[in-house]
Amino acid sequence: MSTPEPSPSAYRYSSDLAGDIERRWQDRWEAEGTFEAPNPTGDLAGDVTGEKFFIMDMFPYPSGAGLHVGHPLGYIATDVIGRYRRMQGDNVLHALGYDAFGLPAEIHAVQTGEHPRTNTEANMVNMRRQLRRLGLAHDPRRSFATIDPEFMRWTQWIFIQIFESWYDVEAGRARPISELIEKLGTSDPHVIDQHRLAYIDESPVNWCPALGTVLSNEEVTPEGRSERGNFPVFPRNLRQWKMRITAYADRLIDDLDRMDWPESVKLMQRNWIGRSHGAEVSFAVAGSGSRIDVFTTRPDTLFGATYVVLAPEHELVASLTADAWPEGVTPSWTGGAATPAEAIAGYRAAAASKSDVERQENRDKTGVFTGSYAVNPVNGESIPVFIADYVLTGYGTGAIMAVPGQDDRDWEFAEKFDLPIIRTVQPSDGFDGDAYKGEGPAINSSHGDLDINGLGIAEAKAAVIAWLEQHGAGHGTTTYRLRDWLFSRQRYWGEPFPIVFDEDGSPIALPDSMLPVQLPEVPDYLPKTFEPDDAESEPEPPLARVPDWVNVELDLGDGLKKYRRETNTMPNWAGSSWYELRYADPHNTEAMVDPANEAYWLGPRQAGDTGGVDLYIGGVEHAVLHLLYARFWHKVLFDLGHLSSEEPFRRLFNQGYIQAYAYTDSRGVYVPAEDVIEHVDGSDTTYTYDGKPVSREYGKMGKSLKNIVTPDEMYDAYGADTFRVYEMSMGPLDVSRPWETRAVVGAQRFLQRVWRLLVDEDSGESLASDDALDAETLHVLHRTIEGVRADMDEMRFNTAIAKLIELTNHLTKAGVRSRDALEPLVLMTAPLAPHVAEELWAKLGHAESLARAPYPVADPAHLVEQSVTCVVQVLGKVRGKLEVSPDISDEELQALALAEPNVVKSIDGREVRKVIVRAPKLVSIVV
RNA sequence: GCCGAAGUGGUGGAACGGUAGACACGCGGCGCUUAGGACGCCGUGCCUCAGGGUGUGCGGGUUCGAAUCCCGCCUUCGGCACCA
Repeated sequence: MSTPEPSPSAYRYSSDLAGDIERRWQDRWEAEGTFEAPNPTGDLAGDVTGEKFFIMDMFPYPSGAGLHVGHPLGYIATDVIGRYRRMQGDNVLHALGYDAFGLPAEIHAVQTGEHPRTNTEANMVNMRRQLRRLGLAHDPRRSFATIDPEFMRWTQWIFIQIFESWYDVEAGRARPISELIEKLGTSDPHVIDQHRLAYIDESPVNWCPALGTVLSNEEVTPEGRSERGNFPVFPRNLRQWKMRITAYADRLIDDLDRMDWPESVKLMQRNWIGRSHGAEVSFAVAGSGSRIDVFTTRPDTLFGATYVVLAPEHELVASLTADAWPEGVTPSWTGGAATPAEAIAGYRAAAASKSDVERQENRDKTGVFTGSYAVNPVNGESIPVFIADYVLTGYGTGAIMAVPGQDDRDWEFAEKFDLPIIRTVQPSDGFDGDAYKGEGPAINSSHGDLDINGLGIAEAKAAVIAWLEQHGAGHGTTTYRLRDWLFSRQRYWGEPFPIVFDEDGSPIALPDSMLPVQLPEVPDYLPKTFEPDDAESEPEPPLARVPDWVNVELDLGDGLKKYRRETNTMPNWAGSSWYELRYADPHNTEAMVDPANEAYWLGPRQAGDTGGVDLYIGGVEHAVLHLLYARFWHKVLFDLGHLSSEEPFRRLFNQGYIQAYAYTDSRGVYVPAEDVIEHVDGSDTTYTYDGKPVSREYGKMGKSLKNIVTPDEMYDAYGADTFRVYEMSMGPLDVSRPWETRAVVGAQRFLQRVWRLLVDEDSGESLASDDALDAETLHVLHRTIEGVRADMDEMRFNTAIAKLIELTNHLTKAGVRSRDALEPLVLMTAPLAPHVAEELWAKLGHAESLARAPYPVADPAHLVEQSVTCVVQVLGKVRGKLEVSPDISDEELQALALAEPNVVKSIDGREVRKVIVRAPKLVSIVV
């Protein structure tokens, strides 16, 4: 089809030559251990000079689909930063491991019968190959996978640390459970187990029958479906492992202020934890001794509480259900039932059968009256008690005081059920037909010894809380949206729990000597799944089907006894909740990390510093899942004295995504994006595939969208260096951008120009000269060095590349081949395009790798401008330009500006009213 | 609905409150070539023959001067969503 290439120059920087150079340098780096970082102690101990710099990427999952060009974006960025820091003398720790437990491998195993480990390891081999070809400067000795027995051992060890500890609220930190046993004077598991940070609890959890497992709140979408697979999720009461992350809610929120993280991520975590300050108020139930505790953020509106609502599942509902409807009950309150018991039973049954999805979709207010009344503590009013599903069981106390005057939901309910509405806050511009949630003085809020009328919201809240506390009717409190972390899964492909149960069913941690607990072989990997809408069935873990493994006889210090193993496995978040620690000391067999290595790589730099990884780059999709879990584990380990750092990630940066166009034909079927032809006609652009029009959409890259571009294609067509430069030049790192293969050539042209400056394309010989640089080139060079350094420091790789291109274009145009210019150019290019830079560095006569060659520093003497262009504005419009000396005086510049012919013409004889002079760059004249 | 981020040429994107559009893709022209490619040089926001006018989502404002700061809209994307 194509004519043969007419013998290109032998040393032209083609994709083939780039490939040769890249492979050669990758082999040499590996052979020489160029990027190995020494530790202070242990098997990787070495000379730890220079400042330490620990940079990390988010753990990849070794997917069978392989990589597309979007995946390496963050890896390239961290590599560029790591290389840049290394050239400044830092001891850089950069490595990459694999988060290898996960559902896709399990699904693959179910479909093929192949062990998930086999498939996962094959995927890791392929991914390592694809990433090695990028030339990432990782310390290969520090790579690991979460499925490695030696890694899993420490994951299980950490679980035991969490299991064997409790949260001391007074001390504000976790402590070993032994200290609680001592404090309480009992080791009774029924007492102690309730305090553990990892505990078994029967409570409503997210049950996903289609996946056959329960899920954490974080793994359920706002639509009430599973994040993986989009299946319906039901609330079920089940006995499951949980982690007491709620104990850390305050610290998880407060310590965000001490970290250099994107504000958006901090906000998402704050919202997820959802701290609200308010009060618990106790309502006596009329004619009975019991009380209903409600949580409210607006105790100032207590005088406007006109009814009370309990969640349908609330434990007091049964005792509050009256024997008969009171005389003259409002008909709409009864749900048409003859007795309260019948109404309540009917309502609860209907609520229980609703999935979260249905609850989301139907927001009409529903509810029934219990037949009981509660007494408002501030004014003694009797108000009816309802149950309604708009009150959620897991938040606050599962009961509310309804204040329709100041709450939309209560307003809606009150309208529907003809309940009274009392306004207790006065808006400045009058009431409309709605609840008023704004600021204003309290009204209608006085009774007996409590009068808050006229107070603003904050003062009124304080006054009511004080009154409640004084009268034993409530107290100020704080609640959280965050729930404890559901930690068990009914899956095969995860870490087994290092837990056995004794004959009484109490959980017991296995001793360190029995770790790791390995996964047994199983006849098949199939989790027991159910119809997606089967809310009734019980989950059944695959490990429960291996009785030989489950039932064991062990000596745990008091002789051989029979035990039963825990058959759930950990969620796939476990490994990634602590992996940053293992990079610091990957082979340690005595500890998860040696304290000296942890202190060196993660420890605080000064008082008040949280410590942690110096820079963590990854996608924003983990804003609340992984990043919250990892912070929680890290804090527990800190509390227990295993770590010097309080947080895992001192600085976080979210890179954007590489997106792509996809095309669909008239039937809506995706067509291969690479075969779509673009037609530009004036301002109209249309697209065709196979001669027929197709429509374009913008979004992710995906196999099913037929728009995947792989790194391998880029390596073949351009080489890894070009691919790296292109990805870094596309735009700011934190912004998503569309992939455009045809634009990649620009990066290649840049590298070719650098290459041609230095290498004869026919002989391969160096063309570098020892000529001195002319004044202009010196100036351009040093301005570039200064600008590129500033850009690199701020991770603005796109503008750094633009400046390098400008320098290269200048040298090309001026015919400058002096090594005084070429050496700094090569060094500045090195972090971005390391292979070609190494090759050119060698051609310049250096035997050593440039990995630790000093990054160029600008000489201030050459930054001084010879002359500056001064802009003269008249009424804000540019009317003239002057070439002036940089140190010109304001007076002289003003005189020159006012004399400039075009400026004189623009002033047109009008009176000059004001002249603003910003020497030497600007003069602004007002007439 | 609430919270947050962002809107700049045909495209990706540059611009301490101070020459809007750096750099790159694409496109056009010239050179070198039998030709194409590659390479080099020049041009390229829009309107206009020119001089000039105009231009950063829309409408106001602050300022000598606004893409940038303030107010109000519109659009897109992301998070949360019956959380009391």
